[in-house]
Amino acid sequence: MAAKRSGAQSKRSQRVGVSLQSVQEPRSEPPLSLERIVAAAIELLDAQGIDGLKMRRLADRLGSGVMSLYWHVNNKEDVFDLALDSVLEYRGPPQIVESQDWRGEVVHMLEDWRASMLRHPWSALLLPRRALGPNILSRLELLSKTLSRAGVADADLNVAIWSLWNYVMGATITRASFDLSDDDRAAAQQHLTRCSERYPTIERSRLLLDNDWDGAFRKGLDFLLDGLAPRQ
Amino acid sequence: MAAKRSGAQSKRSQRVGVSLQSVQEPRSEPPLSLERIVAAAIELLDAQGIDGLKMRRLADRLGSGVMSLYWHVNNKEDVFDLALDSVLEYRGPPQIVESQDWRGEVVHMLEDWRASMLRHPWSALLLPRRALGPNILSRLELLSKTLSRAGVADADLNVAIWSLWNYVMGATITRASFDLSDDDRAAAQQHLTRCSERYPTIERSRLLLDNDWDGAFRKGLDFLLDGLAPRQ
DNA sequence: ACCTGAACACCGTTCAAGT
DNA sequence: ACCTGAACACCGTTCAAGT
Repeated sequence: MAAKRSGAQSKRSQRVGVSLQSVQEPRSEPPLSLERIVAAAIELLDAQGIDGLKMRRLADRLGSGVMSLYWHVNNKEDVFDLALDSVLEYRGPPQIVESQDWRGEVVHMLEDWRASMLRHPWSALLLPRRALGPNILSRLELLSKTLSRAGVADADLNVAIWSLWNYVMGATITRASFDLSDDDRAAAQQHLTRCSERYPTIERSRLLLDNDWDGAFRKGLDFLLDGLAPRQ
Repeated sequence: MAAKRSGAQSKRSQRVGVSLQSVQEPRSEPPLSLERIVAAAIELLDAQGIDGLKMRRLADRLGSGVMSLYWHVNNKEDVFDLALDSVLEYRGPPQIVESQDWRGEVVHMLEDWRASMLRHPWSALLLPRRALGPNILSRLELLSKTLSRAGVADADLNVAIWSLWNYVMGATITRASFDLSDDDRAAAQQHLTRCSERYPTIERSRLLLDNDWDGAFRKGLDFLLDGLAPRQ
């Protein structure tokens, strides 16, 4: 993934002598680094979306020439991969208690996963196309371990993981891409009303106006967990 | 969506007189039309993927200049929208019987949905970003109607629809984008094995090698339907 | 009504240098 | 080790015409 960087990231030189000067000229950019690039990429993606990330724009934000980026990164794909995995870091639950409440743990993990992605809506759209970075794998590992400890048989483990993964990804991607403005949503529903002879049922239930996404997510998740729960 | 086409699509002139000649020169392209453009776009997407669809390449395939496309279509987005909805047309179940087996119907509809998308893997990746075309809405309508007739209360209908939608979309998108070659999959699992101290559980369960996608899809779907089924 | 080529603005990346 | 500008290949689309 990351190209030819040496172990230079810990260099972060602390030349305290210039700190007063740098107050005067706060625009003197620190040197380029993978961390700065990834951070700027995330900002840019948050602000402008997937199509808004251009190498030149990224370089502008960092106060460097475009081609400087290419010393730290192989290509644009790299930037996407790094931004995505960076955003999915899991800061586990506060307590490390060996809880008995496996179901609560799983729900917490998956809701956190979804929340992390919704904080950066582009990440949900990006995930399917990208490699599984270390943070994603860690989340999968933790989920597996919890289910396994809860008593899910090894033979059922993969089905459980993939069912939950599919559901969470689907819910998050849908939510992230259907999160229209109120105007857009109203317009869509109105379009539906105009065609109400063709789509009477979804028009009546006002499907496109319903936006209790969190509640719907939680309910479907509960159904899945009911089914996946180990029998005793 | 579609730009300034007149009602010209039914023109399909049958000048039988030239039919013999056209055997001689089978490369004489028929005139451009929305249908031909969409069909060619689907072919191109099937062959080269999302990034492989370029306006110039599309024009080449159709034996026309690039800019000719723009008379039939507003822009590239249009091509995506049309190709996507075209691929999602639902040819319902053969019998129109008012079946009692609502659950079987729902499973059939959703498996067909998934199968249609997997036949054109780019469609799964494309769907989240696009508007809901008529074929997608028809599928949603049919699903709603079936669930409603089965006894799902109006208040629960939207949750049911969105849960199923989320699950199907997640499963399909995941399947479409994780459908690596055997080599790639083995390489990914090997990478996991190298880091097995960090990911012991998913390494042990060989998560990335598991490829009973259809079975896993079906099982998770059953769990959801168990939960969504109307109580009596 | 339908098609076209030239041209523009833009974008990712190669290359050959610079320090 | 790190950064740079010039240049290339490519791509979506505007425009002003053609028939």
